[in-house]
Amino acid sequence: MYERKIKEDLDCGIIVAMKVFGAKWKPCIIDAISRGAKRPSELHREITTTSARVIDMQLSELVTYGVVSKKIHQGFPLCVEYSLTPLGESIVPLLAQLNAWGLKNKELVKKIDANSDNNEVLSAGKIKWNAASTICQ
Amino acid sequence: MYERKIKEDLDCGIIVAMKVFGAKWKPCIIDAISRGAKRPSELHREITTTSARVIDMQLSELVTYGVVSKKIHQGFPLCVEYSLTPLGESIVPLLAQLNAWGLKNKELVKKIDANSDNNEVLSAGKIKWNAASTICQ
DNA sequence: GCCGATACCGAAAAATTATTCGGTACCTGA
DNA sequence: TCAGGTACCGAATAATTTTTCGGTATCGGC
Repeated sequence: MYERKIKEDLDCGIIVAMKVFGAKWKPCIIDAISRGAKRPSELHREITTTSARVIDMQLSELVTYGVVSKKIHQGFPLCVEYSLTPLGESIVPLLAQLNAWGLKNKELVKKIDANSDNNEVLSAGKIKWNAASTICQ
Repeated sequence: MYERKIKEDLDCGIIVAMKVFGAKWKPCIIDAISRGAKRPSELHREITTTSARVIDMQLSELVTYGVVSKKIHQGFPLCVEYSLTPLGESIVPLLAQLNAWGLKNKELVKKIDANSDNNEVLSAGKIKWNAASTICQ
């Protein structure tokens, strides 16, 4: 018999950070806005690797968490603009660092991914009593 | 009719970074190892908010990506030690920053979470033509 | 009233991740 | 050979996130 329901520890900073901007496309959205894309239609055009719906949804979560703010311009044509709040701005440098790390190591990651496609799981965790990883003594 | 299968852009540094250490418990594991927990049993004792199986699995992925290395000490009792590789070490400062950001803003996040529990979704994204967020002009 | 432009949303389905449960393997000493 | 300690794994299931598809709503003209 199962029980339990997630249990997130909101006193762990990393979990908090991930919750706020750790979703699949949120970093991209924050980045795009920080680079000047303001309107939904612009964002949809910039980020083509996912659907408009996804962007809308994650955008509204970002608004909820106060990372971006939304301005509605009455008039014609209907126009909405998003921009980073101070909280959102404070995320940009972190994103830049994550990005830098990823760029530096992407070739490695690609190579590893390619490998595990061929050789099944490669079982990097199993103790193999012959030919193991690094057996001491 | 659906089609498609994920499409990840491994040229985006952020996506690469998230792929390598963005899972729910990987940051905790990396952190725990960096603070000196070496053996699986120690990790299981340190990280109590998830099961041993999860730790084992994510640990072996970390090994696959070369973030941590594994040493098997033959002898009694059976003993295994994990430690961070240089690649793993390079992640620690990033984690520290994410953590710092999260700690700084956790109260805010908690408050927002509490709110959306009460007031349903709060619809932070919907255009409400009366009482909207920030209507210009 | 209907159209095109812009922005948004609901619900179902698919993909992905996280968890649980129930084992297997190795070693040593009783 | 069996128990006790340590480390690991496979397969089912649950939970969560991402995607798709098919609408709705406002505005200003035609």
